[in-house]
Amino acid sequence: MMIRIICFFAKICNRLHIKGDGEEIMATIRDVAKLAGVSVATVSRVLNKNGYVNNKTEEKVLKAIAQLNYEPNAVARGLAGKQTGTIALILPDIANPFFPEMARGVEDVAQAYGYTVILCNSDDQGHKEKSYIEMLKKKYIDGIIFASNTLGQADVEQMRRNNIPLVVLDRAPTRQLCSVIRSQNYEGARLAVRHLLEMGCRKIAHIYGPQELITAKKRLLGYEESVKHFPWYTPSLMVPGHFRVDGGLRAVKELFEKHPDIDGIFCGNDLMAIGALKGLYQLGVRVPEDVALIGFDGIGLTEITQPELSTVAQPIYEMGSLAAKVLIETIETGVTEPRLYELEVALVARDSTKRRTEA
Amino acid sequence: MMIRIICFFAKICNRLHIKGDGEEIMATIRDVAKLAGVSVATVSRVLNKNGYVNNKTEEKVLKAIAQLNYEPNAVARGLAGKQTGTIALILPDIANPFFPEMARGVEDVAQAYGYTVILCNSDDQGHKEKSYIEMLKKKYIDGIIFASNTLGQADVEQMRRNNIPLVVLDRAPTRQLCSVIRSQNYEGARLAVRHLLEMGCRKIAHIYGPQELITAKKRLLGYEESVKHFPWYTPSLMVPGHFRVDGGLRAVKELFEKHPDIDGIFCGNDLMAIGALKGLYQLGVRVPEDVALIGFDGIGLTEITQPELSTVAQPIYEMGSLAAKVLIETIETGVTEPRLYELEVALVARDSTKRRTEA
DNA sequence: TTGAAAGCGCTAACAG
DNA sequence: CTGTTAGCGCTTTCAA
Repeated sequence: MMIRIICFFAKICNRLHIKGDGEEIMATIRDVAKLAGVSVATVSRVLNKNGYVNNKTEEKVLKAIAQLNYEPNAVARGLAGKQTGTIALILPDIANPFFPEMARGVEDVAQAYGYTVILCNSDDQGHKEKSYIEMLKKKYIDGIIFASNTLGQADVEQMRRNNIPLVVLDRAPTRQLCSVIRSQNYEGARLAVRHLLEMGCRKIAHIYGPQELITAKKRLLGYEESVKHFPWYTPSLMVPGHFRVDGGLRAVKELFEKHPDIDGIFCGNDLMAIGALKGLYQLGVRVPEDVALIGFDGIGLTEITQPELSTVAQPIYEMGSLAAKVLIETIETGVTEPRLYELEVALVARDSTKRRTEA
Repeated sequence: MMIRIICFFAKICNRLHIKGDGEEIMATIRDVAKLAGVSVATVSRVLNKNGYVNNKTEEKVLKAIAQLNYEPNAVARGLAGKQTGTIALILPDIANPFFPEMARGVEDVAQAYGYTVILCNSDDQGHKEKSYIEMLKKKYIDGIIFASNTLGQADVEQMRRNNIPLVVLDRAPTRQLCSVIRSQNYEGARLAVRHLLEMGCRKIAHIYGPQELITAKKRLLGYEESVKHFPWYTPSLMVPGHFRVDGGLRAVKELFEKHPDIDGIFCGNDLMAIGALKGLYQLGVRVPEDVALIGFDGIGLTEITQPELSTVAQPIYEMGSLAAKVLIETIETGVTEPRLYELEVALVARDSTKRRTEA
C-alpha cells in the first residue's frame, strides 16, 4: 500500500515535471495512451504500423505523440521484442588505413536503415573476438559484420545457434553458413602483373601478405599463375611483407640483394607498396624509371606518395555498405540463405608504373 | 488459464533445451535462482556485489551461475537500471585520417572498462548530430564523446537536462557545462614557427583551417603572434586550406603567385601539409632545400611522404583514451564537475624542414 | 541475510 | 478495430 502511494506521488511529479533541476522526463507509451484516450496496445500498433487501427484513432494517437514529444524507448523495445536496432562491426584495427573507409560504408547504410553500429577492434586476436561476441550477445545485438581474420568455423556455428545473423568479409569457405563479401583477389593480382608486363617489365617480384589470410593467398596465387611460365621466374622473387609498411620496406631490400635486376614489383597490398617505395628510395632505385611498382587495395594513401602509386583498387566503401545492406536484410526478413558476393576490382594506373614500354 | 498452460510448456521446453534446430537458450537470472535454491534478488546481489550475502549462499549462486553458463542480459539490465554500458563517439568522419587513431583510443579504454562504443559520423552537419543524439537517447546511451564541431550550446544544455554525461574534444568555451579535452594549439603553432625560424627560414607563410574551428583559429593566432613583428610579415601570407589535402595544394599555388620568395610554410594540419608538398612538387620547388614545410597533428601519413613531414604532434590516441576515461568516470561516479584537460604537443622534426641553418 | 514483488517501457497474444 | 494483460530479464525497495 505504502509503495503504491509513493509510486503515485512519483508519477504525479513526473507528469507535472517537478524534478528539482529541470531534468527532462521522457514520455512513455502509457502517457501517450492516456492522453489519446486509448490503450497502450493501440499506441503500439500505430507505432509499429501493424494491426488494424481506425483512422480517427490513429490521428488521435499521432497527435498525442507529437504533443508529448514521445519517442519510443529502444531498450524496452529490445527487451520485449528482441530487436535492438544495433549491429556490430568487428575488424582488426580501425587505425589500419584500410578499415576506416569500410567502416564508413557500414555506418552510412546502418544509419540510413535506422541502425546503430558498435565498433570492435579485434587486433586479430581470437580471445578478443570471443569476448566481444559474448558482450554483443548479452546486448541483444541484431547482427554482426566480421572483417576480421580469426573467426573460426566454431564461432560461425555458435552464432547460428544463437540466431545472430552474420556477414563476413574476405573470408573463404565458411560459405554455406553465412553470407560472404569479398573482391576478386586472384583476378586483381593477374591484372596487376599484366599491367607491369605491359609497361615493359621483364622481371617481376611479389611481396606477399600473411598466408593465413585468404586475400593474401589469392593474390600470391594470381601472381604465380601469371609469371610461372617465364624463364626468369624463381621462388625467391616472392618475399613476405606481412601487409605492413615496414614489412614492405624490408622485403624490397631483401629482394634487391638477390635480384638487383628486378624491374617490377607487385605488392600484395598498398601499405607494403608504400614501404617498398620508401625502401627503393633509400636504395637509390628510381620509381618508375628503374622499377615499376604497384599495390593492391586502393586506399587513399596511394595518392599522397611521390610518385603516386598504381594499385588494384577494391571498392572498399562498397564492401562495407554492401555488408551492412546484406546483414540488415537478413535481420529484417529473417531469411538466412547465405550468399557470396564477389566484387570487381579495378586497375588504377598512376605514376609508379608509368614507364616507357620496351619492345 | 490456457495461457498459463502454454507458458508452462514453453518453459519446460526451454529448460530441456528442446527447440528443434539446436538453438541455444540463454539462462536467466531465474534459472540461476532456482538451481541455487535462492531468490532472484539474492542472485542479483551477488551479481552486482551489493547488499549483504552470506558466503555460503554466494558460493551456491556462483556455482549455479557457472553451471548454467549464465550471463546477465544487458538489455534487461538497461531497462531496469538505466545503464547500458554503452557510450557513443560522435566524430565528423572516421575516414578522415585524424580520427581512426582517436577512435581506437576511445574504444580501447571503453573495452577495458566493459563498455561498448557506438560510432557516429556527423560530417559536421548539425542535423545529423541531432538525429544521432535522439537515437542515442532512446537507447539509453550512458554518455557521449563529441569530437565533432557543430555542437551548440543548446545541445550541451539539453544533454545536461537529459542527464547524459558529455565529454567534448577540441571545443572552446562550453567549459563550465562539460569536460573538455584539447591540446596546446596555440603553443604548438608557436613551436612550429620557431622551428622554421631556427631552420633558417626568413619568410614564413601559413595555410590555415576553417576558422569556425577553435583549433584552426588558435593555430592561426599562434602563427600571427610569432611573426607579426617581422618586417616581411603581411596578411597575404596567410591563406585558407580548409584542413584538406586539395586545399593545401591550392593554397600553396596561390601563395607562390604572390610570394615566390617564401622559404617556409606552416600548415594548420598535416593533410594540408601533404597537399602543400604535392603542390610544391608540381611547382618544381624543392622541400626542404627551397622551402621548409611543417604540419600539425602528427597523423601517420606524415611518415609516408617523401620527404617525411615535420609536424607538431598531438597525442591523438591519448586524447581519445583520456576522453573515454573521463567520460566513464563521470558515468560511474555520477560526479559532473566539468574539467578542462589540455594535452601537450611535441615538435617532430623530420626531413621536410631539414635545411642548413643560415646565419 | 534473504525473499516477495513492484516496476523499467514495450510487444504481442487473446478476448472482446 | 480496440483493450487487457502477461511477459521480456533484471534491479530495488520493503518486510521479514
